Order: sequence, then C-alpha cells, then structure tokens
Amino acid sequence: MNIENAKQQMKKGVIELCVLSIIKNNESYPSDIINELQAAKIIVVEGTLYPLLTRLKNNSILSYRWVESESGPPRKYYSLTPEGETYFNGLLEAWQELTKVVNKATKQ
Amino acid sequence: MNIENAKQQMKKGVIELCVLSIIKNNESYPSDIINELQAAKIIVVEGTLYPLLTRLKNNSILSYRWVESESGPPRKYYSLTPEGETYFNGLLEAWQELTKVVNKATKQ
DNA sequence: TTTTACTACCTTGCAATACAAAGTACCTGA
DNA sequence: TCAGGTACTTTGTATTGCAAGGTAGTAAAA
Repeated sequence: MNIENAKQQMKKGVIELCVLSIIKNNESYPSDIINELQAAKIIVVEGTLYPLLTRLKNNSILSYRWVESESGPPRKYYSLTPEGETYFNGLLEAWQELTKVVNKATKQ
Repeated sequence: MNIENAKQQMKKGVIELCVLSIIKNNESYPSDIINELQAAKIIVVEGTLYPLLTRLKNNSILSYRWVESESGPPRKYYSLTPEGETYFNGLLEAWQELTKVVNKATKQ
C-alpha cells in the first residue's frame, strides 16, 4: 500500500489552514502562496489553490484587490476579512486540539 | 462559513492513523474502535470504518479472525500484519513531520 | 509587426473517501 | 416464534485535491 496516498490525505486537511496563515502574515497572490507552501513542503498546485481561494472569497473569509505587476499581467492580492480572522483562529484552535488528541491516541 | 466542515477535513487525514494505532495496541473489532475513537473525540461512524478496514485488509495492512461473542453475532477482530506495522510506522512519521511543518507555518 | 516566452488567472473531468441511511444476518430471551 | 440488540455490509451523495488544458496580458526577440 502506497504511503504517499495516506500522506496526501493528511495534507489535505491542513491546506486551508496553511493558506490562510500565509495570507494572514502577508497580503499574497496565488504564486506567492504556492511558493511558500512548497518551501514548507506542502505541495499545492494551481488547480487546487484557485478554487479554494474562490470558495473562501465567496464565503467572506478572504477579499482581494487587483495590483499591477511590473512585468506581466495584474495580480489578485488576497487578505483576510475580519470574519476571516475569526475563522482562522477557530481553525488554528481546531488544529491544535487535533494534534493533541492524535498524539495522545498514538502514544505507546 | 462553517468551521465544523473544516474540522471535518482535518480529521479525515488522521482517521487511518488513529484506527491503526488502536488496532496496534489491542486486537479490536469495529465497535471497539468506534468507541475508542469517540473517547478521543474523533467521531467515526460505521459507514466510514467498515470500508476503511476492508481496504486495509485488501492491502495486507490488516488481517482479522472471527471470534464468537458471548452475546450476539461473531466479531471480526483485526490486527496488524508485519507489513501493517511498517506502514503504520511510516504513517506516524509522516504525521509527526506534518505537525512540525504546519506548526512552523502557523507560528506568529 | 509578428512571434515567442513568460506570467497569471480560471475551468473541467476524475478520483478518493467520509458520511447518512438502509439492508442483511446472527443470537438471545420473553 | 418473534422482538430487540448486536454486528457486518452496501449504496448514493458531497466534498475537495489534482491533472490537464484554456484564456489573456506583457515584454522581448525575430
């Protein structure tokens, strides 16, 4: 059985958390986000990220503004809305609780 | 946006790890497993667990033996195969690495 | 001017899997 | 014999990550 698949499953659950964390730290556009995730060894591709960002925007977690680029097409820079801040905090709390119970469950 | 949904997503990734951990500690049958997960606040229902166990069995991660019950139908008691032990260790390692990178990514 | 390369955003179809709900079957005791 | 509880199983649905392909703006080479 391929362990890569299971790793993938675990990763899935935290993509949203990590994306929001990156945006919270710095207003970002998608390529930024992909690069930061990659640096953190959480590989995510465009086909994953764009629909996610759109979903979060449609649910008022994120907002964006267009920013001209010095070289190339304009970019959508995303930031958290106040509602998004609350949502992110809840997500982070859930993550911390999950790690606690899983670590406990897998002890010994 | 409903945070329960996001929690659910995070949980998904660790169900397999937790199920294997429970079985590793004690040869178990499905109701055992559901109860232990529930105690750890990782709620899982039959419709999730049975297909998961079957999948793991088909991939030689788990094996089972029928055990007569004192009151009711016989039970399938599951245990890890040697291959399953290896797989579990890999999964646990992946989990520990994931928590590390996510904690780093969400710091500050 | 036209073409090529690069960057950026977006969409479609597929696959994996958790869950709700319903179904089958066994065992026990009234 | 039948009612209730336990246990295992299956089916249909929804979510969501990914591969692959598409659209479009900018800039530099040909």
